[in-house]
Amino acid sequence: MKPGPRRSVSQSDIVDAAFEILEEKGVAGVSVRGVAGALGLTPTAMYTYFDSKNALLQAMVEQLLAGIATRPGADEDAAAPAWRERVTTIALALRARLAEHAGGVVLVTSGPLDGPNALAVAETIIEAFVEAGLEVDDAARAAHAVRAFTLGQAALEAARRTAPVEASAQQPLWSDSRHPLVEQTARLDLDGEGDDEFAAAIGRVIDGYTS
Amino acid sequence: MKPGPRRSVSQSDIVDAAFEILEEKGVAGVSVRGVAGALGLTPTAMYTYFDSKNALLQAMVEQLLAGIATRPGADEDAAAPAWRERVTTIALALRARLAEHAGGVVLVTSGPLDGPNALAVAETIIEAFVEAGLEVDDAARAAHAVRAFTLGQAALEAARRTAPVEASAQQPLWSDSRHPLVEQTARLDLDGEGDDEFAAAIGRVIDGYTS
DNA sequence: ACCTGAACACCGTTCAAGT
DNA sequence: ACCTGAACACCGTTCAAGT
Repeated sequence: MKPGPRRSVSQSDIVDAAFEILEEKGVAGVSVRGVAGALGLTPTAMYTYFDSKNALLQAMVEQLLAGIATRPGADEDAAAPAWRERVTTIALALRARLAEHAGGVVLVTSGPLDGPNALAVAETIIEAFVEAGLEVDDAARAAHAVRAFTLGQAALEAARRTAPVEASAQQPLWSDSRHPLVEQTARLDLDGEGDDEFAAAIGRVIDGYTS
Repeated sequence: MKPGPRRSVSQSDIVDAAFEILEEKGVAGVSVRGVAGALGLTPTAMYTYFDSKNALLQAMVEQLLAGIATRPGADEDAAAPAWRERVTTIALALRARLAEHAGGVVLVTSGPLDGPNALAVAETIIEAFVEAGLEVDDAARAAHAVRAFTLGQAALEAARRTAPVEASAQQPLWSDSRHPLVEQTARLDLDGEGDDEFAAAIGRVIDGYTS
């Protein structure tokens, strides 16, 4: 492919390549140069497609959030009210997407969540709480809580997954002070990837706003 | 200060200098070279104090979390039960600390939260829920929810505060699709820094676990 | 309009050498 | 033990130039 006035790749191709690198090397490994190289482009050519690295990251966030707000097919067999299942489904999907790629959380945290897919997620959750009978403002508060909780859960998971840092190899700064309750409940693995624990937790949060 | 076998600065000095830079330039601006320069050291000298940049960041997290778990003075005038006020106080303090420095959230998300101060925060919240009458496992779940929600709230705040990216200057990809509920409730500023809204929200989360 | 090549001002980290 | 200086393999971004 020699230089020419025709686009040799699409924005979508670039985002896809960036996600591939994100999966392999984490968020720190995503570089303009690296993505360009993976596509056979010069780093400078990237600036034809995105104004900056940050714009690329924002586009990645949008793709990460794509499809989360779409209502699942009429799956109305459940005993729980439709709105409740819808909120739970979205929260689970959001968490799954964030956990899917290493660094997904940092990505989402790195800029304002005001893309169309981000707004669609917010809108859909508020809608569900309105359907639950909440007044609009309270529905927004509840939806915000669900988003914050889900993001925080994903953040705690991601933080735990990062390199164990060789533990106390470096720091005898903190000695063996006791945290008995933390140790006793470590087996619950609340920072871990249990869907059931998370679904139950979201249920509690919903309860806090609707009962 | 010419070279010599005596330490010219302390680990604490380095962490302090790093926080100063964090405040000025955000998390991306914190570099080994920059911190070294601020202290009049060579970049390589830094590796005498910390094994890697990551070790420095972990030390910063610990300092960020310092003192949050210490019980506030006997402030028992409130109508609310002591445990409830204690949880709320810690959550508010945690959020305030995370919001204090730009990039505090990314910092905390960048590695496992297993330092002594991080564990002390977790332990203290579990303790409070045990005091509330919860069984230990449920107390751990409730404490986890409080931590996740607080972290997520701080993350949403931080995300919103980052450069507005000139809005739609770059992307006509998403046109003016409607998100009426989001727009209608934007004035609530739930991603904003209202202590009252946050305290109320934490109250709802606590309710979800204790009622 | 799309792309290249060279350049600028940065990174984290390692290694040999000095005191 | 603590520190320097040089070096390696990287960054994001800009700018002039080619087709």
